[in-house]
Amino acid sequence: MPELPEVECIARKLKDGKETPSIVGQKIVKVSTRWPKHIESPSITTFRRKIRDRLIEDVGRRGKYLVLTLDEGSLLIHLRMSGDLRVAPGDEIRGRFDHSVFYLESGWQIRFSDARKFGKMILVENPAEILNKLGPEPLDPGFSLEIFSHMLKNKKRMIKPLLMDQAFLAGMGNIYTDEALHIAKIHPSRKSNELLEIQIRSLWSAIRMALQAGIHNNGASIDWVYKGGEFQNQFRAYQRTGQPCPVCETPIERTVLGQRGTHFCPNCQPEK
DNA sequence: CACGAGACCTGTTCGC
DNA sequence: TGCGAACAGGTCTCGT
Repeated sequence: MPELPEVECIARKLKDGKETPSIVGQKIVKVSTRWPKHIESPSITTFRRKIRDRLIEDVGRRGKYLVLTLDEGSLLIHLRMSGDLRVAPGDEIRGRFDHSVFYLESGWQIRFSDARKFGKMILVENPAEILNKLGPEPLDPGFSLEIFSHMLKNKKRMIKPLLMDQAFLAGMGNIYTDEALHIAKIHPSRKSNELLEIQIRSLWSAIRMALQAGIHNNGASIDWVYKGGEFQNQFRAYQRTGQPCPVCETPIERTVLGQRGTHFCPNCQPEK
């Protein structure tokens, strides 16, 4: 579930206080986990001690990381493939996949649900030491066409795996990459340095278009893990193998690139 | 540097 | 109905 738009929506939900109280301004009294590997660093013991009595001052997102700014340090949470974060009342029955739980002083809890157990949490003094390794934010106003164009020309890689490389560009995952390439009419295996200027411009705008659409639809829900999002009803290519391309009706094809299922229209997105 | 394979995990869905 | 295979939103590490 979680690529940039989903993580953005989760961050907003944790903060806005509409359905459940905002976690901003709340104090963490304790953390408990059934899956210690959720805690990447520091050690479990140190993590437990340091997280105690921390005040949550803000919630945001950078790339696919949720960033909780605390009164001392920051908590970075990466949801990976199947993670979700939500606020629940303390008396709500713990879900099957709620492997880690933060207890808040108010009695509410932050539940980290994670069926595949790939998620990770990091508690750091300075979040920049982790987040600086990420590429630019595609929705940042400073992410200009000129910058993107230079970035692409400096690499000689297949465009899809490149867009998904978090050190190159932050936040793109399998769904939004397939969607953006379809909008831009670019074959996923085209080399980044061989794209025409006009294709670069289309791609630059398509990336933002796809991500914005995702955010406006509360993200994409696909399987049993995530609920709430509606973007899955607007997929143009992703997971639409054999179904007609919304532009030209040619059946969407599936292949594998960078070990990821890849969906494209062979007519709109010619290989050469 | 670019790229593929294997790990890490578990749940659902598909094909026979 | 049962059972193994394929597939799933991500990323890291290693070998070529």
